[in-house]
Amino acid sequence: MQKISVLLPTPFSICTYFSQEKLKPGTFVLAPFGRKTLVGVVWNTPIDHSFPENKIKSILKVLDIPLFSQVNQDFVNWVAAYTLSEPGMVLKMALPISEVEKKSRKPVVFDLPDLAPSQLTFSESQKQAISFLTQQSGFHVTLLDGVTGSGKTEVYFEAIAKALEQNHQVLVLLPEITLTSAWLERFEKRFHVKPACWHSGLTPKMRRDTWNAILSGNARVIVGARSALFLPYPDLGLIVVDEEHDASYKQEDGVIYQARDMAVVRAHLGNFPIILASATPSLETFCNVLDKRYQCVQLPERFAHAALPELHIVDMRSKEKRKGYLSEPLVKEIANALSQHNQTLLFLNRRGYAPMMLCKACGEKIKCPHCSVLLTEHRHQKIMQCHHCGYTIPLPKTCPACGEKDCFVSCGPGVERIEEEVCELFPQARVQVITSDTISTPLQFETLIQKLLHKEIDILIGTQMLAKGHHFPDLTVVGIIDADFGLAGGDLRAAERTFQLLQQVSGRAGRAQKKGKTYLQTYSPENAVIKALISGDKSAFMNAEISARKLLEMPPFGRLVSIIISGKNENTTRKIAQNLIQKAPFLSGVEFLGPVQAPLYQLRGKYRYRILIKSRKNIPLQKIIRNWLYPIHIPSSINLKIDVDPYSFL
DNA sequence: AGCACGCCGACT
DNA sequence: GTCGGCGTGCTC
Repeated sequence: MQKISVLLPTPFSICTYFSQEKLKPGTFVLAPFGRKTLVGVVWNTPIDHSFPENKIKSILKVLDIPLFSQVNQDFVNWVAAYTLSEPGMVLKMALPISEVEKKSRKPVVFDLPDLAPSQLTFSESQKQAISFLTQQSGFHVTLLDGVTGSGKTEVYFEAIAKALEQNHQVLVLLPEITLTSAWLERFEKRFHVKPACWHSGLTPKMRRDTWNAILSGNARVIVGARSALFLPYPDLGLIVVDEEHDASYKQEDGVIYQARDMAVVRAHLGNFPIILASATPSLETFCNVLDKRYQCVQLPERFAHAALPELHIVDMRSKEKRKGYLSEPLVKEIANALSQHNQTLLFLNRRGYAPMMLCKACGEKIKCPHCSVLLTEHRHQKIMQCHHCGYTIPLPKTCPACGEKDCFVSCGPGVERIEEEVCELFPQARVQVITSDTISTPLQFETLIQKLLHKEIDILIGTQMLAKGHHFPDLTVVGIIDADFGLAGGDLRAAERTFQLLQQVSGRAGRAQKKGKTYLQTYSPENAVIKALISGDKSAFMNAEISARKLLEMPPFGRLVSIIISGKNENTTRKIAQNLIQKAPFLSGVEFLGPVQAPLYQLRGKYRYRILIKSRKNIPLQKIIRNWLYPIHIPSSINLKIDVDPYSFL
């Protein structure tokens, strides 16, 4: 009998167990924990001899599966230290199954990819990119910069083929929604097999089989959303992060991490190359290229003569141009497109009918009782709903504040309202709305894409979901209903995201044969982002954004950590937050700001305060924060959410 | 994070 | 008199 340290998928530090035999770090074991049995991993940590022996239990079983490799162990430790979360919670992401044991009677088999040379003919620049990417060995980060249609997928497929030839596994990360059959078809066309897929929609059996196939090395190529990064690859040799700028790589709850950045770390620990692909690289990646930390390969557009869409700015302050929420020039252009059997895409990042209902008698607005936001009117469903906590009430008939009847007016546009306006203007058009309310599964999304390609839809109205991945040859008009929306809210990356979104959306509009037009409706045409868009100068925008962030020492030129302190009791929460800041150390180059009420002061019935820690670049912030917080007792009724490198400031 | 224990309001 | 709300505490 001897003591061993075991890491369990719980928010606790490493636990001590008894074991019959000495076990290597990385061994998967079954251990009793509370009244449950958990899968854990023997961890290379000194035994905690202070833990009372009478409480130590024995492990139940040593699992007869390959070890959780040293690199994977290092990765768990690294991510936990960086994100200031418990190693157990990081491990949990590597074991997304509770029953590793259960053996499938007929396990799913992942066939070996066909590594015969590609049948495709590559352009000269593609050939150069391929030779650059396939000559690398060891840790290298390369930005593969190329628009949709430049053939960048086929280029990184060749890098994948090379890693596979060397008997390594390959991981491809895609933004959540992009894992569509279009990508899979291209993959099959090149490799003549299906890759192993990892996403939230897998059945338990499929999950277990895929996990086992990854651990045993039987799955060679794994494609998935950000969570696939933590799976127990025994011999990963290449990672591709497609659409690296995509905001969905940032995990916002549980262990908060940026999958693109953690993928770079994983490649570094495993000493292999990583490819970041994008047509609109993030500012962070762009800076890393400028600083020569990352290399860059550019793919020019294949159709050099392709006309870029014309960009028209519509100043919505001018009354003549405004008719409802669609401006007159945009309406004209939609009519024009309809008459020529072309398609239109209208963008608005607001679900529902109207974001506000206002009592015209007393000015009362309908608020969520649990969150610091207004309820959104959903006219189709005849409800008012909170988009943060889901709180729902029927449409109000009388004003709760002044008692007036039928006094509410809907203010501002949502996609439903745009739909209504479009249907009134063009009753003959086939209109489709796409939001998370109407599309929830990849299959529905796929069906919609097919309908668009087969021209069964004339006008598509929707949110972000539409921005990426596809090219529609008959799409000639893109309307951005409210280009200012993304610019408000004090979000550090708002300008950048709006710029990327607009660039990508504009890129949807027809190329080569049909010239596209983009209409951008704005109330602030003098805004720097809008101006940069008009000029169409990507590098001018990036440079302006870089100097703005440099000046303020904001990321990537400085570091940020956001801490949200939340609790049901307003007073206690505030006092804990104040107490934390009082105990903050005084260090040069580090500022502890706050506490302030978070922009979303109330969320799901909890009060929220925020402390923001801002530091110069080369300061070990995690260590400072650990030393600061570790000795402070936080009552269990108060929750701390630590976000290293925050994207959202709500 | 779960999950059970434990102490105070609206129901058959 | 119970059912059940969620506040508090424990897990090697």
